[in-house]
Amino acid sequence: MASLSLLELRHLRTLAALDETGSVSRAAKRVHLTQSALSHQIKVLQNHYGLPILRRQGQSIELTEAGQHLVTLARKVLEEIQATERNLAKMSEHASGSLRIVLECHTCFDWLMPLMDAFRQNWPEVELDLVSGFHSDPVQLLEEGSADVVIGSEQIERRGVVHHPLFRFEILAVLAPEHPLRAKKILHARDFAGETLITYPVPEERIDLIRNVLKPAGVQPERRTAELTVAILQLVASRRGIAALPSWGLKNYVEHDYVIARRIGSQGLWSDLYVSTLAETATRPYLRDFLVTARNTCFATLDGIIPLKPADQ
Amino acid sequence: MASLSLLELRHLRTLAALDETGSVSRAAKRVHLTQSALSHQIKVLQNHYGLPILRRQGQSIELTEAGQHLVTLARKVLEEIQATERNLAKMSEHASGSLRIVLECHTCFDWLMPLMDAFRQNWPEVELDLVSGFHSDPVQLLEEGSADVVIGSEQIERRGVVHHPLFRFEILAVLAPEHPLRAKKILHARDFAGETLITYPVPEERIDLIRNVLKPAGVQPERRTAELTVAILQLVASRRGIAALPSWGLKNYVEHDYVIARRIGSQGLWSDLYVSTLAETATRPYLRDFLVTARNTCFATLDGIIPLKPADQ
DNA sequence: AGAGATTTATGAATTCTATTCATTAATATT
DNA sequence: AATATTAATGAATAGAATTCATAAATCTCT
Repeated sequence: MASLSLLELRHLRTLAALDETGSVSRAAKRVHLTQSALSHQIKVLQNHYGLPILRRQGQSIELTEAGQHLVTLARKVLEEIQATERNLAKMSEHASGSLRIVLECHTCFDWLMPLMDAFRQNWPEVELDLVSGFHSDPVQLLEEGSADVVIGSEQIERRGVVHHPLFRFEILAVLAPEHPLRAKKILHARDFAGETLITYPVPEERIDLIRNVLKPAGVQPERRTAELTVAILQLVASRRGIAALPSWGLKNYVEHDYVIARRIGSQGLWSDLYVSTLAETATRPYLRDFLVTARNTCFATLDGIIPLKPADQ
Repeated sequence: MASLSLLELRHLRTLAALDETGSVSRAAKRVHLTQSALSHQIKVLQNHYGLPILRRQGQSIELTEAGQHLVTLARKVLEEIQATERNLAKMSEHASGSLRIVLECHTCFDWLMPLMDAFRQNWPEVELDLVSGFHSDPVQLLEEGSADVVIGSEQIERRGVVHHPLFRFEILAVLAPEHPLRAKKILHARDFAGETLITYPVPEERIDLIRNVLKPAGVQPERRTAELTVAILQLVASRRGIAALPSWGLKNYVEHDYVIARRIGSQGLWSDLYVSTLAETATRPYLRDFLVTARNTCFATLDGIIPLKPADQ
């Protein structure tokens, strides 16, 4: 198979990202390159094929017919590659074992469930489990050997433990549509004074809003807890209080005017999500595959999240 | 589609070449890189997947199971890419026109026929033809506009005309199995003295053996001509004389002991094959596709040929 | 309207990495 | 045994992809 083709997988990866994000700069974040790099890549391809691949449509972009062709190719090819890489992974050592997940982030259930289903299909020989209950020191579970991965927002520095960044997300304040604060575009610490805060049943220091915003400002609202995201939203909608939740989980409820969402602070309140494992576990092929598919499904499903660069890249 | 995969198409192209040639150095020639470059590529892949991709088997190599997986992937992916690149090519301008081929090299019929069939399938809108008859100045046909492509062994420097190297091949002397010269491993100019040389019906200066070997040595054997390769071989087998033909066309006949083949001169007599077109024609997408598939099929079908680096690479 | 924020495009500089070069060890050929 | 091939490897190089700096265009919000 002679070349005379300068096409590389890197191009296909950007094409796919371009299609998924609909913008050069968002696509750039997705593939962990600069917007400029992608712009150059596109230019090279367009020159090579003598055809425009994307058209600038006002602020954003639109793929041309040629671009669509390439995206279709990209999808097919990248999927085939992932499939054979999985096969290769299964041929290597440590191809089986257990993946017992501790979920620190309650809202993550939303995307974790379908992910686990997909993973179970691809790795039937791996023992997949969800470790339930609250744990004051989840990383310790790794060290004890009673769990394999922790999904959470903290990078607890402990030797022998590795943190794999997943994405950055925004935490929004959630109010009933009729709430007096609805007039404000942005909520600040003092706005929470006198309100009831509805949270998951976890200690204060695990709640970003309290730890990073309210506590420093000396604001201490009442608290009320609920186990499930829907329960929290129900309480908010029935005007029992305010909640603070990741933006992605709110989309549907906001669109149906069940609740309204507001930014917290002028820059917004952001948090990073990590997958933490023992260094040893990190080398396991099925763990690497889990990470890849986790990123893929999250970027595909969740709106408004920002890719974080994997440590090993 | 996140990365975490360092695999690139370049690797897949190498893998395919490795499988087809069964040796690192031959594969390197095929993809126009050094043996060292491929060795490094392989090393990187092996480290990345933690699996051996090929095993050194004495002098040559053998693909491992992992290697086979990757080769299968490579085949599929590279084919899909070529398909969509063809689609893109058809969307560009100049996607149709004519491809009238002048064949200077008679033996090339062998591989040109199946190639033309394949091409006709892929480019039904291109008028494909074979320009028959002998032409003293084939390149002139290009300039006159009565042909589009010349397949031959000479790089005639003429402005506006481009030569696309295909491959280098060896010309072997062909003898009847009982011929007295059979004892010699290598034939030299003087060995041809007193023999009858059986050739295609073309002028002396078009016959490499005469021009490059016999004439310089002052040897002038008798000549007898035949139109078809089989006819020439038939004459040789029935001891009417000696012929000089490209090695690839001889394989079957030699294996069945119909004739025997001998190297000419200690280094062998080699010739390069070019596809010549007008510079303008060279940019046509269907011409580029023709070149790519020509190289592919030749390398896949013909034994003992050496890849030549395309001018535009 | 105008200021500010965000988007893509582009040329130049830089960094990175794939390839070549030079060499060795191993295997095959004569 | 001598010679020619083949693959592997570390260091040097060349080349190309990416970043940086910037401009032009578009959108948003007072």
